[in-house]
Amino acid sequence: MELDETDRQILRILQENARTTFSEVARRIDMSSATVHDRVGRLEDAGVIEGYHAKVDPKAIDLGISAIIGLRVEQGREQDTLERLQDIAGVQEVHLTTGEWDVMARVYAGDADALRELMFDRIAQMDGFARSQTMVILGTPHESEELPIAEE
Amino acid sequence: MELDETDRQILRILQENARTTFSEVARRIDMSSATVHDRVGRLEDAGVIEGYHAKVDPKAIDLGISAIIGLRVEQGREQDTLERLQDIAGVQEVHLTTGEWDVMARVYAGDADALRELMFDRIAQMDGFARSQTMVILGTPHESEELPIAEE
DNA sequence: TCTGAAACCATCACCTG
DNA sequence: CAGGTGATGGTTTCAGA
Repeated sequence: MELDETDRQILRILQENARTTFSEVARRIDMSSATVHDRVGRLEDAGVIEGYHAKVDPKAIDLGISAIIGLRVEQGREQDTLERLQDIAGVQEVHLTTGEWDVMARVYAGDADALRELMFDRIAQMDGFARSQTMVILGTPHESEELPIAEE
Repeated sequence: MELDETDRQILRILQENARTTFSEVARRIDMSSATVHDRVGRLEDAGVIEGYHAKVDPKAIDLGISAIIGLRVEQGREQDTLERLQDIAGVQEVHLTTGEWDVMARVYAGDADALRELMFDRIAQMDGFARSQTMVILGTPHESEELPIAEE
């Protein structure tokens, strides 16, 4: 789908605040809310907008620790292993990567104990698991939910 | 802030779809929309809800490549280096980590050329930069925007 | 936490250039 | 065919209980 500058403006606004009303968006980009409604519908249907999500502070819901895990899996078992991995609660992201690790995963857990359990009792026990390295996140100085949207 | 089960239900709904109307939330949790309005306001004020963001498909906005970068920085220069790093366009997340790397960053770029430029001309040129390893993301079989919210 | 009411918004059928 | 108008029914928001 080809995005014009109007679509991009709409995306920038909704990336920044997904609850902005269509009529507010319309005001800002100087169009009618019917047009905004149309365009947003098309952006959703085309898969350009994949969803709208409230960002919740992990600490507030008792997720006190997070880590990035590099994983090596046995050759030929990738598919299998991945499916198991992404079904484990707390596994938030699973990426296939070049370099030292086959898979990089981002996980959340309640505390160090829960993280150890997640690692040793669940991830390390998966069929196809070869080895891993856990990088505990000590802090996140920067985390943006907004991608840079270039002008047309 | 202490969250009761009602707060948690509201958070689950808004994590899944941030544009759910308060009256729809109210229907689902069997309360009035005024109450939902009140509670969401309190959750926002307390910082439990940090924002609402449309998730945009990176490919649709010409961000064709993403990578995870492990970085080592010179001791004593961490603060400085971090500030520079997070101001570079395309740097989406910056985490301080234990283990092999001091910093793990998630970056987006238009294509391999742009990623190389980002790495060599911007990141590797930062004061305090020591060394890095780039793990190009070949695919993301799983990426959730929703944290698991345990029952009270 | 709710009720009620005014202002506001989403949505849609139907125009307009 | 993208964009606008106008009607209507739903939603937000706030005061007051």
